[in-house]
Amino acid sequence: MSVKYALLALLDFTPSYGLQLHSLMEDTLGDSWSINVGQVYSTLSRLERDKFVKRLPDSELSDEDRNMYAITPEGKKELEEWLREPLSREYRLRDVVFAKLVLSHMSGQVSPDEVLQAQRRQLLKETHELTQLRVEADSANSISWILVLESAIMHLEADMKWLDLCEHSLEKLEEVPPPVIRSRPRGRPPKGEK
Amino acid sequence: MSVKYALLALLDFTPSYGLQLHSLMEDTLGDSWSINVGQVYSTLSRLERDKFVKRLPDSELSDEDRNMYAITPEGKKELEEWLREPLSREYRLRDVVFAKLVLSHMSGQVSPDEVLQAQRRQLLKETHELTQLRVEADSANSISWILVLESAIMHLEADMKWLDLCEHSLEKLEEVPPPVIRSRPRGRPPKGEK
DNA sequence: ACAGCCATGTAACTTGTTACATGATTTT
DNA sequence: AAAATCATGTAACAAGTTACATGGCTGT
Repeated sequence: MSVKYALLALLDFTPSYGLQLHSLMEDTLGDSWSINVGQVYSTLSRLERDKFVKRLPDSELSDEDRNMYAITPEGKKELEEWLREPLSREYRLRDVVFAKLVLSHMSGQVSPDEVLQAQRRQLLKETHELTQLRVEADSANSISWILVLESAIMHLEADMKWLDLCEHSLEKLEEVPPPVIRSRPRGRPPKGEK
Repeated sequence: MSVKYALLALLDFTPSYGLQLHSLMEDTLGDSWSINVGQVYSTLSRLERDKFVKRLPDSELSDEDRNMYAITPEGKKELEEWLREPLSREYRLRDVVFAKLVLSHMSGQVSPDEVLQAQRRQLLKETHELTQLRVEADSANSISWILVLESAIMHLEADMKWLDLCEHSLEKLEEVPPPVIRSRPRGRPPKGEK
């Protein structure tokens, strides 16, 4: 979903061709957003289909035989809307680690405690790695990279605190009664029921 | 990716049929993980294709004409691996809000400051909503729901702190020189270059 | 009969992702 | 000629998502 808008923004900065967009993306968004080159082309073709970008005619091509693309007014509008619309963080409610804790309890193969400890080890490892990178970014004075790393580190800290909270609640979590299997009768429910 | 494992875990708890898995999923993982019913069936058919679940023969069906599924040993193995493998939080490096900040600067349509303020308003709103829900969950004594909400709230707080950090760096961010457009020559690069 | 839910499925679409094929160009 | 890189593209697949079609069953 974001690749589409990255390409639009870059084309709004300057018309380009496929490979150039690919390297521009790495230059501006950094390694973490790097994608497969092929995806640039498939995304471009979708954007062209939707009239958000247009292929420059050969007559305007000073640049040999590369396929130059430019953003259209419709594309600008689409981009602007995306930029103005704040991102909903609701998806955080769909936390995979939470799902693992619950599902491990359901299956019984692995105890929630094991899941929790494994995740904690992982977090420690990642925090350590990112802190290292953070130091390097500081010396390199790379402001974007610093911000990306800070964000990630802050979220890792939040994760860690949350795991502590989970650990305290583990007994309670395991006491949660298993869901009732209610094989509902078919057909229209009786009047009183909802 | 997680729906697959949710179904496996539920089938490891007890053999079920499609619709039952759907309601079991809501009962155990909550509304935030609720999915379209159709997805249960399409995921089940992939799981069957991969031999992770099997359809019980009619002879074993006490339950009329429903298609009962059960997990296979291969499925158990697949599930166990997923549960044991800690989740990498690396994807946090791919932060969409960060991308918006940078891309708004690139396109020039919307200022990074506007993006930032819009996001801050959104965060305040969501924090408020979740805090409300958190109070309700507390009275309902719903331990799972409490944990989900706590996690989300903690991450929202991290987001907020990060936005403050970004605001302080906005001038620096906007000073970042635009990327150089280097139209590289084709062909094999000269010996000295990499 | 029919309303309304149970139950299963499929078709269409989106985004992401990788692997591979194909030329063109230029240095070795 | 061979190697290496630029440049464009396609095929295939995974996973998510919605909309819709189709029966079956049972209160009203």
